[in-house]
Amino acid sequence: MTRPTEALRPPTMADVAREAGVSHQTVSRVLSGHPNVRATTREQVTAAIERLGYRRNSAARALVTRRSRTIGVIAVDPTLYGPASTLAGLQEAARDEGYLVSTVTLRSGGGHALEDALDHLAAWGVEGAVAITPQRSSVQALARLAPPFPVVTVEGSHGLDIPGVSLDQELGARLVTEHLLATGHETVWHVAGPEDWLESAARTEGWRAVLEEHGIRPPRVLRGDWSPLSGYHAGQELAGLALAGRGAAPVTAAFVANDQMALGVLRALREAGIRTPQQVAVAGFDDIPEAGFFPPPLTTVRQDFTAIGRRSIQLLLEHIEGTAAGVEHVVVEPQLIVRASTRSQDGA
Amino acid sequence: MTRPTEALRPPTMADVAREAGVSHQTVSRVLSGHPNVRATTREQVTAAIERLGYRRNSAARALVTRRSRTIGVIAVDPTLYGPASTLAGLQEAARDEGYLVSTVTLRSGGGHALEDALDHLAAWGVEGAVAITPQRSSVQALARLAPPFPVVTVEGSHGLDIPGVSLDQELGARLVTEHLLATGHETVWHVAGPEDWLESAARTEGWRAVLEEHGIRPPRVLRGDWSPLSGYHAGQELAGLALAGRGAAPVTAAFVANDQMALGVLRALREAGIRTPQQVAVAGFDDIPEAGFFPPPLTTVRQDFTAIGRRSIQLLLEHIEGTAAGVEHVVVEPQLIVRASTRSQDGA
DNA sequence: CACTGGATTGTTAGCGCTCACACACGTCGG
DNA sequence: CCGACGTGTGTGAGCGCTAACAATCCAGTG
Repeated sequence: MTRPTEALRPPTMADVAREAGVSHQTVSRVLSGHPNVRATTREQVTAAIERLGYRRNSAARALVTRRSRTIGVIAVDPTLYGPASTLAGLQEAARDEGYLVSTVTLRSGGGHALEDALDHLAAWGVEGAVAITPQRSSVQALARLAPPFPVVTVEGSHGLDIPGVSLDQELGARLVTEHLLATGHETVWHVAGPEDWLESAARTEGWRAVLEEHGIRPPRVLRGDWSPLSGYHAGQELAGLALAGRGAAPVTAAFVANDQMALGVLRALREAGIRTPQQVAVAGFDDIPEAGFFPPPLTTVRQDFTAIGRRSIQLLLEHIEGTAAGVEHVVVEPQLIVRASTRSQDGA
Repeated sequence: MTRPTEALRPPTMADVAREAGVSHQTVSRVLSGHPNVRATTREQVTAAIERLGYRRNSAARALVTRRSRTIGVIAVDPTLYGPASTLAGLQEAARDEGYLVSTVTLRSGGGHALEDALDHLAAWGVEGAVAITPQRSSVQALARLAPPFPVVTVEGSHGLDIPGVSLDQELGARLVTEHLLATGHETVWHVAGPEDWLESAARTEGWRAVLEEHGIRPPRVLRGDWSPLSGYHAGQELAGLALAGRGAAPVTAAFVANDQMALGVLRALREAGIRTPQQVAVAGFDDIPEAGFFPPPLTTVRQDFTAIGRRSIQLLLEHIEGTAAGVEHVVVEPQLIVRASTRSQDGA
């Protein structure tokens, strides 16, 4: 009684054509907004589409146009606030441009991790990819692998032959360091991120440059792995140095390479009985949502992750469309956010 | 001199067939691991594939098999630690099963946001989707819309006719509340999350149930929006109540519905000169990476987000493959993490 | 030595769509 | 009144693949 295959197969363009009394090609024209279709015909087709609940089959479309309208994203740790926010901005932008975003997380570092990720994306025919892989090794691998589609990096390709978007990390570090010096500190200590991370290197570089410009010999760099725990350890070391009081550089200010580690540093200092900012001022980097509620609220550098995501999509699309003018590096400006952790308060 | 179109078109199955001296069907058989292919033939084909750098065209494959091997994810705010972690676990699991994961973020709440997101995914022919949309309204919309592919919720479909995976939020809240009562507190105050969130409601429910089981009349519920700032405001209110000292319920313990808000509460208490945990004990929920470094380290409930992601993919695949046994609700157990914020310390 | 049956391989027909082209109409200028 | 043109529409081919079927080969069997 009921039509046999109706529920099984979604309606096709031919079905719509039959329903509207036109050819499938006319349906296609209506769907792709071709101008040369009579208004009445267009309406009939639209009505038929509506009636049948028709959707264009993206696989068939991709097959013939050779365009999947899909963009891949490779992210190292999408659990971190930065990558997660970038991802969100990127996804929004891509969607506005009519692209779907497929994400692949990089299984922790292993040698072939990046290659596998690219393979996975390639197997699904993405038209391009954004790599949020801010480690030196990853970017080098990327340059070596030469994937079959354009790739844009986020915080990656400084100086390499790959287009990318990045925050001016060095400027951010400079702003913080200048700020701390301007507050009256003799020198500024630094807790860096992992050596392999480009962001980490750039932040250290900015810090070092400012000190040297002021004729200050940079103290030894402490190093963490972005985690609060590693910051805690670094903080313990700083506390020890601060209390010892001797040695070349007095510990009265520290620029920590990200907010999470700064949280750990703050904790270690507090445990050692050192007050922030009165005895040791602390600044971070990222401006995670929690930063304003740290004890004390943290001076930090705000990154506009959403803008970074948006710009990277923009850049990638230029490369996909072929309108890109060479290998461009977009740089986004950071913003210094001054809070209590570096402000000598009146009270207490 | 060079072959004309070589660089333009990636090699096709026919190219491989020619190169290997077999039919394209044999190539297809090799690729899909069909058993009835002679070993020597298989090797020739494999070699030809290697030589040409051939990859199967996923669009053509999807067209004929009617399977896109793509799964969609709808996430409300992938910037939050929970959703981000779930997403990561989910993505890993899906990849292991040979699926690509495409993400769509829900533009903040708007009426048609969910519908648009589903549309977007449907347009790309996903085989199923996971919805990380823990708001009551979203889940109701989901139930109403009946998308053309199976959908599994994360923290969503309690009691609804949609399969889903969720943490036993109520149990988590119970664990915390019991713990606080066991520590000797007369009652436990509660800072809840947004009313529209199911997780929020479940946590409040668990808290209320335990108090009532102990014959304690639950104090008025304070409410935030998950953000540290909202926690800060709630904390100010709590501090006021604590210092006022009068009123029915003494403020000596608070269960805050997530760690971020707990950070704000801690800050507000500290500013009011109230010590944690000595005067007011505070517990959170989620166990974000920072929680162990809060001032003081925060007692909280750990969620295994990775497991949740994995289980949701598993569940979704069952529905895609059609092997699902009805509308299942998978529940993951939470774990209480006791830290200093609820422990009466000896010193100070 | 013809005959059966499994293993191996080839042939054919689409999947649903877009592209290139062909065709039917006008309308207009010469 | 005829050809050139522009508008709207239909026709045919084919994107690269898999599924169904057909064909072939080579034992082993009676």
